[in-house]
Amino acid sequence: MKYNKDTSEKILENAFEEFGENGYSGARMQSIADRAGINKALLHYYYRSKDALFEIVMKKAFQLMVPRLMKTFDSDDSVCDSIEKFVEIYIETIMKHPQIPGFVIHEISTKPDRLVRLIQSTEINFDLLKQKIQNDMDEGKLVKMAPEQLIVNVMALCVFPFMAKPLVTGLLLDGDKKAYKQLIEDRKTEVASFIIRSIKIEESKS
Amino acid sequence: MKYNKDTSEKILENAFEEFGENGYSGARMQSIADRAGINKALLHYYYRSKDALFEIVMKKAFQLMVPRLMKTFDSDDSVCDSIEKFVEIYIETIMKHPQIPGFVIHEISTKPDRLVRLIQSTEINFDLLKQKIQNDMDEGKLVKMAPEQLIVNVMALCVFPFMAKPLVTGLLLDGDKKAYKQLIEDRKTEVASFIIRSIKIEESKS
DNA sequence: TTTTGGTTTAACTATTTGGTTAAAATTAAC
DNA sequence: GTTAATTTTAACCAAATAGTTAAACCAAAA
Repeated sequence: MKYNKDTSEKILENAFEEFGENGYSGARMQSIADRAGINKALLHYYYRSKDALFEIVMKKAFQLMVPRLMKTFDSDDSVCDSIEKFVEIYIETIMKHPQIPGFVIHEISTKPDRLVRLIQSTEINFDLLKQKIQNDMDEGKLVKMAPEQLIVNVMALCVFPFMAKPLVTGLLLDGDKKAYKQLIEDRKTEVASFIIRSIKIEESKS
Repeated sequence: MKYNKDTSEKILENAFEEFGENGYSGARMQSIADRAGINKALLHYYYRSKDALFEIVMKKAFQLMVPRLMKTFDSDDSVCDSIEKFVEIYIETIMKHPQIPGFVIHEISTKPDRLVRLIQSTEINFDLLKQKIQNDMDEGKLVKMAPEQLIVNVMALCVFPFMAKPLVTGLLLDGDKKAYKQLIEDRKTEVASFIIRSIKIEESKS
């Protein structure tokens, strides 16, 4: 079997777009082929089936994100410092690859178990993360709350505005795409500020 | 044309489930018919087409939510008080109808314009909402931030955990569904607390 | 029992979809 | 120009899908 690397990549990129926009069942192999400027037969030559292509695309999407994100919690930084870095990197990454949330959401609906397994196969260790948060709380640096709640809140604040892009743009910003872009750009710092204002216990005066 | 109200409702409920779980393109008319315990021909007799059924179901989903939610911002309450009520009612409503977020997300992907128009046709007035937030900020009750950012944050914190249910359950709670239910139940108060801690400026000592 | 209201059946349709195949065509490398 | 590598074509397939139709059936009401 002979393959061309450029063609292979081009298919993946366009599948990424199609699957991210339409989900697995809504995506069309013909559409992916059209986007990539190839014919459908070549698609099957390279990736065998819709499902196989989807799996590879999903894995690649996560490879874009996880290593950089893990770095932000691997250090001895405080939780607040880690959140600042995490939020900035997360939002930046999704700005570059806005299909990722769509991907995740569609996969949540259709094959949640597969998605959970995929995430678990990455370097993310949620137990360590929870422990780190609990430590900072035990040291009186953070407001007491279930670590899970904090993790959910961070993810919610990072992800949702991307998924809700048309709503945010159409309902809050009069359809102004530049304003949306600015709102997201601002969130790189504003989300972390919002969270830290809520959870950080300032050192008491002694 | 003769219709039975019970049959009509039964179809809607089951369509709600099917569309909420699988999105428009993933949902199957035969599957909806199976769920409702009828045959597919009756489905078309009652609702003509997949698209027509979907529209009616979408509208009904919003009718479940919007009036109660609007009430929380229609009063002279402070923004913080309103957020408390909003979050509680929002989370309660989605706990009763967990398909709604799935619905919204799928519609965002496929027909965002339609969704924006649908929301705009409801009683929600985002300009008034933004104004109310701005007023509380101008009066020094709230931390300065773009009202849009606050609205996005509130929605994110309310909606995301429902959409991410399998991930939250599988990654943070060891697959424990009871723990997930508890986490959501707690959020009725915790989300508002989290937000208010972040935005509320306490009255200074005089 | 008859009539009316509502539902099902069974067979069908046109279209779309993911996938296949071998030969022909095109491009790239030498 | 020749050979190898890659892609396209064109035709096809089976299955699935939303939707259709008229007659038959069943249940409820009179």
